[in-house]
Amino acid sequence: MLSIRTLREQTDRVRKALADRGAEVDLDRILRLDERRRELLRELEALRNRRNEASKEVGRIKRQGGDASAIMAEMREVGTRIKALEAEQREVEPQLQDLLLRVPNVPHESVPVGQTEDDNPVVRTWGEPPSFEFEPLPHWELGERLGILDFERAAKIAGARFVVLKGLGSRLERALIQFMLDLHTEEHGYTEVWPPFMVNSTAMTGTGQLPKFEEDLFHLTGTDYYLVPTAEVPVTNLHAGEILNEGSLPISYTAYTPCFRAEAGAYGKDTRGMIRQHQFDKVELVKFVHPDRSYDELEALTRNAEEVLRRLGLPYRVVTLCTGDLGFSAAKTYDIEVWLPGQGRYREISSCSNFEDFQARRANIRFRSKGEKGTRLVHTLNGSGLAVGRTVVAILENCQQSDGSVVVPEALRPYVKADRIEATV
RNA sequence: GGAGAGGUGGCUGAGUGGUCGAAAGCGGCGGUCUUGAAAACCGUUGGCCCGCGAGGGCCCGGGGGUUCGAAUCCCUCCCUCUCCGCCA
Repeated sequence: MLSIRTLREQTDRVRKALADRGAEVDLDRILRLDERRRELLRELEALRNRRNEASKEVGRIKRQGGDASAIMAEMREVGTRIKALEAEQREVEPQLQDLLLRVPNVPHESVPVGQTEDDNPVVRTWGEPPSFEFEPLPHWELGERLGILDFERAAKIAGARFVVLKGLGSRLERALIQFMLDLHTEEHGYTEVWPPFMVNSTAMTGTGQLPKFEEDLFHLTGTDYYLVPTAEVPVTNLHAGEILNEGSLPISYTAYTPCFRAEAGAYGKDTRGMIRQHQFDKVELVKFVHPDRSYDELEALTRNAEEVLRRLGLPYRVVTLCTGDLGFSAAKTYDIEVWLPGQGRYREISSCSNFEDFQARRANIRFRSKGEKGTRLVHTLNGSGLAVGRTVVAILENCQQSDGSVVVPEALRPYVKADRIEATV
């Protein structure tokens, strides 16, 4: 959420940001509501001030055994007026709040203006796409032939956009989770967290999934629980409502969770294979940082995510999301895209974002500096480190051999306890 | 699911209709003393909103109500703890 002050005082800047994003927001309605809200507040506070003074007077008179009925009668009227104003306030404030919660973040000045993913500039490329002396297979064919991926049975028990992993496929998934968590905790300084996989609507609002993107979530009927679409939600909200010590920053967490996404509006996209599933595993990186440091931290966090691909020897590139492709809450995002031979192109495997104070304002996450009065909002960041299912896809497709087997990347062998995945039939 | 107890500042905890944004202790910060530290002593120490400012308002789990006036009374929701039941 942007502060109403920013909307009020930097209206043109916000208007441009919204236009660059291609976002539809009725800024003028927000500003009118804000104006009304402040009018109400001014009048209310003046009346309350009168009432407070009068109440003190009543107390004084009564203690002296006097008659305060005249003041009390007058205050009865003031009370009625206050109630009427409060009623209007109860009307205006939630409206304003709801509208504010639906305004996207302002992109950082370094974010290129553009409309679609085709406008995302490539920042860097690492590794060489492997050349094959045969036609490389897509992962779903490889996986089914190897007996480690089973889409048909997954459809039987759950439906489309699910997969069953078997044997070394299942172990590969588990090994990757372990490998990623070990790397980030032992070498990158993150603290491991294992959060709930369901959260309430307050948490979903804190990170920006609600109120605007309810249709993307799985909501448990009759409850206020939602399945987490990413560990970003439970982990960022860990410090909701807290005032942190500046000395404790940056706070860096890594968390494994399954992620659940309704994938509404993705009909017909990536229907084959395990690129776009209703349930997938992800290891997430989350940081709470000092505002002056957040862009340095974004670079570091992105490098931490990239390191996973480097260790696995998987070719990738990093792109900067342009304004039109940027997510709702983010001020700046780098996508890490891994090379997929089965598709002959790079596909997103991690998204690393700086939200600046957008989430911190929603979730009320602040810090206090020693010797300074008052509090400031922290900046929050997060990134996938990495999406596990897509990493499995990348390994299968990049490490496939002419005989249909898959060579396990060396760094992963201690975890998989195998050098190679072969058909066992 | 049933019965009970309770939610007050960073923490513990007093406060049952007015002088309470709130005692006291702990913790934090600053100082005196000390080579330094500890102890002792002194001082200080919440957040949010409106306003250029002076200043004003709000916040005692959330929301609503009663009252001239609510941390205190009433309603409602949430959460925590204890016991019982159930359960991996």
